[in-house]
Amino acid sequence: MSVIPATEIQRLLLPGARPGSGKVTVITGPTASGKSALAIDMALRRGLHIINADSRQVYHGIPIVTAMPTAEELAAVPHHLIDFLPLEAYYSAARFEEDALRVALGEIERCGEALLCGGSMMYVDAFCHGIDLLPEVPDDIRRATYADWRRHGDAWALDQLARLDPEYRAIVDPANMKRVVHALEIIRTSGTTFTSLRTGTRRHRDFDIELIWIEMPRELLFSRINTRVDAMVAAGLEEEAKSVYARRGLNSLNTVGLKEMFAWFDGSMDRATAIERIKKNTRVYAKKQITWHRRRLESLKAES
RNA sequence: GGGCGAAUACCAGAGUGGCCAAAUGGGGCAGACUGUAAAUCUGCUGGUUUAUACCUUCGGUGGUUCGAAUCCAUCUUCGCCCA
Repeated sequence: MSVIPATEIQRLLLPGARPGSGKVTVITGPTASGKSALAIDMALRRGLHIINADSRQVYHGIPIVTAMPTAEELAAVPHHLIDFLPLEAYYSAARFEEDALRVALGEIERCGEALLCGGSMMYVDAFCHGIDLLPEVPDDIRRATYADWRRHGDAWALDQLARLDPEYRAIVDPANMKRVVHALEIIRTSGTTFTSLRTGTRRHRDFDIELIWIEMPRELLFSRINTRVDAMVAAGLEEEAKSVYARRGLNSLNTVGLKEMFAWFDGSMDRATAIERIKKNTRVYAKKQITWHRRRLESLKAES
């Protein structure tokens, strides 16, 4: 339950726009760094609830891969935004911002502060300083845009974007077609350019935010990842993966720990390799989280 | 004891006279990122603070050649085959 020594807890205070509007503690860090344990400990001591900020723990049906808190932990500390969506549900950083903000304000009203915990850096940032309001793309437009791209190819999509939103075309990574197609979806939905909607303004919350980052030596973190993956397997990861295998195309299941299991079920990888891949991909994920946070620190420094 | 084959960068593995610091994959490292983000994408990976540049690499040593990872000799190690 307690955080491993050698671990460093970094605290960053983002002062609220209106002093006295309460405080939200945001616990984040790379995967397997002990965020949940720290949050539960803090919640118990202060009588808080925990607002989940993990993009996969929001879904119901995949508790093992997502390392969701145990039943006892959930019973001991009320959790929000966890285990509440069907796997086929659409969810996003923007929706999370809205949901988390609503719950956090409720918590502040209840006890003066709120506690958020999770490793989805984009979600955490969306909560801390917001994300532009974009229209939500209707399913039919999403499907049609995707189909057009599949039929006509990358060059066509890039050309469309150049025509409809040259400004965004100039800055988007032309190799990252997912972003190109998304821009087209937004343009089709909104009838205006993606650029005009993407203002990048950072909102300031009324409440204070204390951002807690768990910094852990790489070597220790990686060994914790390895033992955690083994523990997941022991806890029934395979059965869990099998139970959702039929729906493997869902975004919610495009998740480290499941996609490797699916590859094994498909026969493209043996079991031992799949488990090794899970460990490796989890390390890569942790590194991406660390990189994100590094950049976050730099931009915060530049801001002040 | 005899015959054959193999030795290449962190690993696997191409390359078989110049276009080779050496394909490709894995692993590692670094980065981008305003919407399904545990996603998606990118760069680097012998050394030299920059490099269309130089230096050191392809088991060891010695040769052949204007030029060798590539050819020859020999040594070492490892596989396989015959005794």
